[in-house]
Amino acid sequence: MKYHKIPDETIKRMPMYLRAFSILKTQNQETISSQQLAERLHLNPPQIRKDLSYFGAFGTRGIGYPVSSTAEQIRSILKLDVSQQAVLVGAGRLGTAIASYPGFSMFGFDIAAIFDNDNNKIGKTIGKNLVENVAEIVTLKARNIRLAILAVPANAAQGCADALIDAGIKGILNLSPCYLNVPKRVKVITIDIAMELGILPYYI
Amino acid sequence: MKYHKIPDETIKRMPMYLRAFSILKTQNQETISSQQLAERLHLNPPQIRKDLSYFGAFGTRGIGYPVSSTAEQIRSILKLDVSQQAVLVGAGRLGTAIASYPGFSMFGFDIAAIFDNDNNKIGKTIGKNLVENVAEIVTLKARNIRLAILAVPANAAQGCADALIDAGIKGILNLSPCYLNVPKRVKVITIDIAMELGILPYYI
DNA sequence: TTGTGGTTGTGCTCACAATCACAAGCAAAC
DNA sequence: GTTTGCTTGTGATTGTGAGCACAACCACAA
Repeated sequence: MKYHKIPDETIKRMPMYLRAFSILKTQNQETISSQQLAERLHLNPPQIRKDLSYFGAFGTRGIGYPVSSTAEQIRSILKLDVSQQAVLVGAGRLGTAIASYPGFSMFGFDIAAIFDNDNNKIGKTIGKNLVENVAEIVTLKARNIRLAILAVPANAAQGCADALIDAGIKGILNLSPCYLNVPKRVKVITIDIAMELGILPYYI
Repeated sequence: MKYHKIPDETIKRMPMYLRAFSILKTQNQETISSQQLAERLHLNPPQIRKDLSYFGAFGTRGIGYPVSSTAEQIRSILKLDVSQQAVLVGAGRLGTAIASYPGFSMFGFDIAAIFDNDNNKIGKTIGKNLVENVAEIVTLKARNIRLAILAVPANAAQGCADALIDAGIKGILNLSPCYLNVPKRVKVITIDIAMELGILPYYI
């Protein structure tokens, strides 16, 4: 399995595996077979084995995968072994909901700063962060933060993205319903809730 | 192109086309070529043509696609030509953010009811809806609502899903980080924000 | 030391989606 | 009426990922 390009679809499944292994660890289970794991995640056992084997041989034949060390391996592959700092732009309802989302901590994410353009919000505290003026985004350069979560209206998204990229941001989770024009080196993932909901009626 | 199964990936792109055509309509543009549309959406022209042609011939050779009527066609394909009523379960921060999300109206969605299990929230008003007790989900049967948005903690998600399905819900947009066990006839779409964010560090 | 049950790792095959290339066809100009 | 330019619709090709079957292998027991 050496010298193989790793499929994007495999990468997409890795956080799912990480979460499963993390939960198993808290339950003090020491090993798990691809069969058992597949039942939990509703996948096929060979797919799980193939996914994991792209990164090397983690398991033991006849036994399964060691929970604790495999979790650490995946964490390291996804670069989640060090705490990842992220900034949030947009302190509206969606932004504040995101900021207080408990699920991030499992992956080691930490909201390190929050920005907004509304004077009524600037200066207020959300969680442990003070809401700063979007004009201050430029100060991120010095702080070496590489991830941003964008929760602003669609018409403001591109402008914020430009400022973030200029300030050294390398990855953006975009929650606005729009395409962001960014340089190739910047990775954008867009989640468009309305669009996802839009396909449901077709299937029912 | 008759008698072809329509790819899931095509369906996923249809709401994107619908939004684009809707915006073009407000800008009073009468026709658009696959080339122009591809530039807007950052897709390839042949892909757009093939996607649309699965549902019949909408365009005019030499001219392009008529904005207004194509929008209506797509709306009808996705069953968004009639207002789709949906219920929201979970009136926490994420739930309230979703309830007031402006993007739903473009697709004709309407939040028709909101449920929560927290006595502090039950009875309060969010937007035009009164927050009801989750125990009342059973009353949905009489209201003929088929869509639900699930914004509750992971450990409560399966229980709520069971109640919703029992009350006649056919499609669920699940925002909890967990797999939902549902009958085959029910369509579930899960959005896991933390998991999406989890793949970003790998790419940067 | 050898045998056995069980599980991983992976080459191969199949299915599906993206892309290409071109024929078909419409509109407008002359 | 005919020609020209442009754009669609689609069969054929290529690329990518999922699934399967089996060889390789480990741990443990006898």
